[in-house]
Amino acid sequence: MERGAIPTDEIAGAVDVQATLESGQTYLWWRPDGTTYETDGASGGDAWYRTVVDGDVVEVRQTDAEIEWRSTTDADPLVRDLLGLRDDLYEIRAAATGDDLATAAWDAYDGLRIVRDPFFGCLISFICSAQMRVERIFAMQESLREHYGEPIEYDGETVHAFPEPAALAAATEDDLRDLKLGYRAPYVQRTAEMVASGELTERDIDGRAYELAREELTEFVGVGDKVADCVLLFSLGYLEAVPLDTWIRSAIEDHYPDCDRGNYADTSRAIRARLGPYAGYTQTYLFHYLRSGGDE
DNA sequence: CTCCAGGGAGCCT
DNA sequence: AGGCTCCATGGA
Repeated sequence: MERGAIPTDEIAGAVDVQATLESGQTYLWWRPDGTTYETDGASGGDAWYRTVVDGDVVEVRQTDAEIEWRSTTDADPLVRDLLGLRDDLYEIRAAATGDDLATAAWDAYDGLRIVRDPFFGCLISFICSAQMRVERIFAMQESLREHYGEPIEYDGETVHAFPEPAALAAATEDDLRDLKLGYRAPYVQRTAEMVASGELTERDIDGRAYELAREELTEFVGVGDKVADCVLLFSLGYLEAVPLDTWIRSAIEDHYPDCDRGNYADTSRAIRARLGPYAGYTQTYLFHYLRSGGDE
C-alpha cells in the first residue's frame, strides 16, 4: 500500500472533502468504516472515503492541512483529478454571477468541488438516480458493486470495484430487478450493453461541444437531458452543465423565474447565462444547500 | 392510506 | 416539439 498527502495550501481555493463527496454529486465513493452519509453527516469531517478506479483502490481523508491518501498505486495525480483539486476555486467563484441565494450556498459550503467520476460508473449511477432518494442511490451502487464488481484484495479485506460494462451487460433485467433497481433495471442493462459493445462510449462524447455532447448522451437508454448533464458535469468536466432536477427547478421558480422557458434546452441556456461560465458549480452548491435545508 | 424522490420511455396530438 | 401516463421501491 502506498501513502501520500497533498498539502491543502497547494490547492487554489478551499477544499472540503466531506462536502465534495457527500453532496449527492457522486455515488462511487463510500466510507469504509461503515458509517453512512446523511445520518452521520456531521461526523464525516475527518472520515476516510474509498473508491476504486481502473482496478486501484483509492482512499482519502482530510486533516487540518492535508488531503491524506492511501492506495494500491501512487494516487497523487488521481486524487487531484477525482476531487477537482485542479480547479481554481478562486477564479470559479469570482466568475459566478448568481443572487443572494447562490452567494449563501457558496458561503455555506466553501471548498465543495466538482468531482470527476469515471465515466461508466457515473453514467450508471445517475441512470439509477431517477425518482430515487440520495440515500438509496448509494445503496443501489453498493449492491451493484457487491454483486457484479471485480474483487480486489486490499489491506486484508476484499474490496469490490464498480462493475465493468460487460458484467452489467451480461446481467438480465430480472437479475437487476432483484437488486431493487425497479424500472431502471432494463435501462442499466441496455446502456451497459451499448458501452460494452462499443456502440456508444465515452470517446464519442468527451470533447464535443457541450450541447452536442448532451444530445449524444441521451442516446443511452435511461438517459435524458438531466442525467446527461450530470454525466457531463460530474464525470467529463463540463463545468457549464446545469442538471435541471427538481431542486434547481424549484430554485428557478422561486429565484430566477424569467429563466423558465418551458423546455429543457432553452431553460438550460437561460440559467447558464444567469449563473456564468461555471454554472454547474453554482448549481451543485445550490443543490447541496437547498437539500440540506439552508434556504429555511 | 397517500405522496414523493437528483426522470425517462412510449405514445399521443 | 409539447403533453400525458406509466414505471419500482421504500420512507415519511
